[in-house]
Amino acid sequence: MADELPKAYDPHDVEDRSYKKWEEKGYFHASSNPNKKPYSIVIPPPNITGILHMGHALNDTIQDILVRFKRMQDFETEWMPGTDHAGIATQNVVERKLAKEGKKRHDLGREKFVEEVWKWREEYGSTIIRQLKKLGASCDWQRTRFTMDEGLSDSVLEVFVRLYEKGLIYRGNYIINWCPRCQTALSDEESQHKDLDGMLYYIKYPVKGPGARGQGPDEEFIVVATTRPETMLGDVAVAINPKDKRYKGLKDKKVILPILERELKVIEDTMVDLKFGTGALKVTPAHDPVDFGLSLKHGLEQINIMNDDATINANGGDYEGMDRFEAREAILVELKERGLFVKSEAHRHAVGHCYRCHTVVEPRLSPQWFVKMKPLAEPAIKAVEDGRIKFYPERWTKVYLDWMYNIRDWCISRQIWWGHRLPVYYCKQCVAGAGSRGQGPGASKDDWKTGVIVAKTKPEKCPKCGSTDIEQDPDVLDTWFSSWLWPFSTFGWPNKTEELKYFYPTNALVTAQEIIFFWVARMIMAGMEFMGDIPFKDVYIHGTVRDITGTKMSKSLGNVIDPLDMIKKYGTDALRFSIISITAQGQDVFLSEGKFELGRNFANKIWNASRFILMNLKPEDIRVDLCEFFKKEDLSFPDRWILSRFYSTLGYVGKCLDEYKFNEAANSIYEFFWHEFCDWYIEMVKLSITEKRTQVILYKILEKSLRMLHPFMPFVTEEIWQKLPRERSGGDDSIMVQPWPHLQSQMISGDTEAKMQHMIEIVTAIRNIRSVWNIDPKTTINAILNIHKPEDEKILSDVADIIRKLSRVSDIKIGKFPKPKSSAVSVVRDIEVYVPLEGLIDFEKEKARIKKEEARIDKEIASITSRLSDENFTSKAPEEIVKKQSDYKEELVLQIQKLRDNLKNLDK
RNA sequence: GGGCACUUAGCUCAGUUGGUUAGAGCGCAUGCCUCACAUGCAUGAGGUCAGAGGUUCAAUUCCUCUAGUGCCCACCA
Repeated sequence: MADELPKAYDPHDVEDRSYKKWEEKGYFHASSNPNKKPYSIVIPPPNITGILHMGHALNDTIQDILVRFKRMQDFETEWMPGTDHAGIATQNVVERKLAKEGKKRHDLGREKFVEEVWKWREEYGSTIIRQLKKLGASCDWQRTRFTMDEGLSDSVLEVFVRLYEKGLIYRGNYIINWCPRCQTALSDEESQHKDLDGMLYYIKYPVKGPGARGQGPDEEFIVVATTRPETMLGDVAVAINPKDKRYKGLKDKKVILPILERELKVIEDTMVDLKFGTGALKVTPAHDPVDFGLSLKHGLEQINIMNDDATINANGGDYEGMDRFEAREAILVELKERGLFVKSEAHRHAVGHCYRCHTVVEPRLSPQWFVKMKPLAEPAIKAVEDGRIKFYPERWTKVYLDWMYNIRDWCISRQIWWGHRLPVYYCKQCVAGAGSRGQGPGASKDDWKTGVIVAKTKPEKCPKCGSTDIEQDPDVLDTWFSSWLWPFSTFGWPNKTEELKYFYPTNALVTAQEIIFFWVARMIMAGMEFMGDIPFKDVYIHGTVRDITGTKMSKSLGNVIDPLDMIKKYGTDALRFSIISITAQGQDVFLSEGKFELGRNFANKIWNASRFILMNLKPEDIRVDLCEFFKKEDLSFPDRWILSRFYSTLGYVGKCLDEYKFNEAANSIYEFFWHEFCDWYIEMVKLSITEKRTQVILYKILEKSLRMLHPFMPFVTEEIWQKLPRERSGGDDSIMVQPWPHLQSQMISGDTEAKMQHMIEIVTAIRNIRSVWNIDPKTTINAILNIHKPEDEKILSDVADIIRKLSRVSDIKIGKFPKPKSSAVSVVRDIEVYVPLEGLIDFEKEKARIKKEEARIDKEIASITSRLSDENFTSKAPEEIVKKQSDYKEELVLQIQKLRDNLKNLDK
């Protein structure tokens, strides 16, 4: 007898134990092993403020399946984990924590504050990493990286300096997205557009000159339309389209800005839309990107009217100090009082929101640092166009390329304290000497560089003037400016390390679509620029996890299903298997708690089937080589069938995993293991369970199935595998380092599979009769199989006992027999199944049943007949299709004849 | 405004390069505590594959249009 499994399956009992063991044995760690091929993937570094959610559970399960699969295929498998420092998010978290203590970051000062963040990070920043272990993630924890680590920080500085020296980093005064709550600039990607129902306000601006406001009854106005009336405080002009006949002659006049009574120019520009609003555009260069462009073109002043927190500044006259939205209302009131308000109409438009705190973003003129993206994009575009990098599903290729073709410069400076500080230093003396020239794009080309020193470390003195009065730029870099280096900075770049050489380029990147622009595209650009090579070969984009109503799961909506709760309730394997099996490639996932029962039930099934096999296994019988055994032994028909089905499944699973079709892989294993192995094979061989051939096949199929299942359900497979008798001694004692089963194609037989299908249909037919006639399972029945092909007799006689057992028939006759009196009839292909039911049969009921069947077949015959009589079909369709059709028709005709005969003879 | 997906059983979804009788899980009905498993076993009911047109011998599958749903991108103030 082999070891026994406990009767009840308790997932939690096995999880921690196995994980600890794997980790201790060092199975997760990979080194630059020259005798093996590398397979590496890097984790999409989760934000350190984050906790594990279903999106991670899906993402990391997929990666773990890939990694475990490749590891079993004898690759040197590196899965690099880590976290990013999430500048804005983390700073917000720590600021909130300080606020509870009644403190603000400015009370602490920069240095102390950053210390606080580090302290927070020590305490909470690795929560998500610990949670990953609960998922069973087989990451190489020894290499865990953090974007603020010394090595990674060094690569950030290196990259900044290189790009600066190449002329790809510049500082300039441009319109950027400003979050008034976080009080920092954001990149375009960090400003998320959301459609809002707003208003479009029509406002009169008086035209200066005779008849202008206050000058008499015939005062003249120009009406402008705006969604943000408060920005009028920064207006410097009114723009019209030169083709607009309505405003002819207005060009040479001046307009008075109400409230501030500033004189505004009227400018003409073709980019003004004649159809929008009144065709007159108020120009606010410091608070609108379009207007900013106009100001450069027409040489207009740029007036910033807001403070960092989006209150109105001194340029706003009486409105100074007021919040932007209060100011909007107040200005509208004043305009109405003055009779300058015309009307408002509902207007739906997209408004940018901060991706961290969802505050409405304020477009604002501000001096920031940028990366010139076009030159970086070119090689990254090529790498995808020529197929060196492939997206799965393929449609994301287009999304990526469209964005890359239209790429815009990247604002990388952030006005926060947590992050990599810009390696930019200012010589105060040189800056002072340059006066105000350094500011803005209005200055000549390189003026902004005056006094700017870019270096990895703080220079002792200014290389120009020798002054030691040097200050570092207070800004820090966008978090993505470190994340985009992840595939190589984590392997030690800029040092030419052995592991960098061995593992780069990595093989696959698994991530969600939200992050294609933020991260994937930029990593490709960085890889091409700094490594001269792609960072990964395949990009697999999985779907978004949503709740059952289709909304994205988020904490604020309260619709989250916490993966850790599910693990507690159902077990890790159940969570993994469930989420994988319901996620079709690249499709969004709609989750509800009940869906996890699927995986739990499957894990339970695996457990019980294994327990049954172990209870019956004689370890001394199973030590054989399957290939030899297969050749030599006279295996039974079910044995050959289950081997064929196993290897068919194995081949399909391997193919699916190579193509990133995880759900299909999972579902075919489920189907095989449960509905073929358990429901049929195990049931069939209960009769011969003590025989050696059954022992061998049961054991081999179970053991190999466990290996095939391991990437999906690591814990339950490990636990059972540990209890299996060993075929040989020695070697590593864990399923996770066993080889992936070798595909034995010679054991796959379509013919065997078809024959078994036939037998299954016969058993089902008898069961059906039993069920229809409501016959108690304990009541004995007999069956007669009236066969027409002589070869069927041998095949069916060999499995007669099995048919008897599975259909609970006590006596079975196989051969040419007439229909016995009072029997129920079923036709399975060309075989008639008779079940004599003396005294039990209600002839009318049986007739009705047969008639129903007859009608179904009749309909089918009609449709096939019409197809076959169509000359176009017989001449143009492939021969095999035509033959199949006519064979099938013959079979159906035979069936219907038999049914009719039986119908006639029913009472005899 | 541009782009992408989706619409198949009561529900949630699969469906391999067009090819016999379109599948699963859950739910439902009926019968079973059969000595691995009631987190189970058996049997069954349930579908004009969103609608219209086209290509083809053949369309759930390919193309076009329509309707509905969802997502992404976008400087019409």
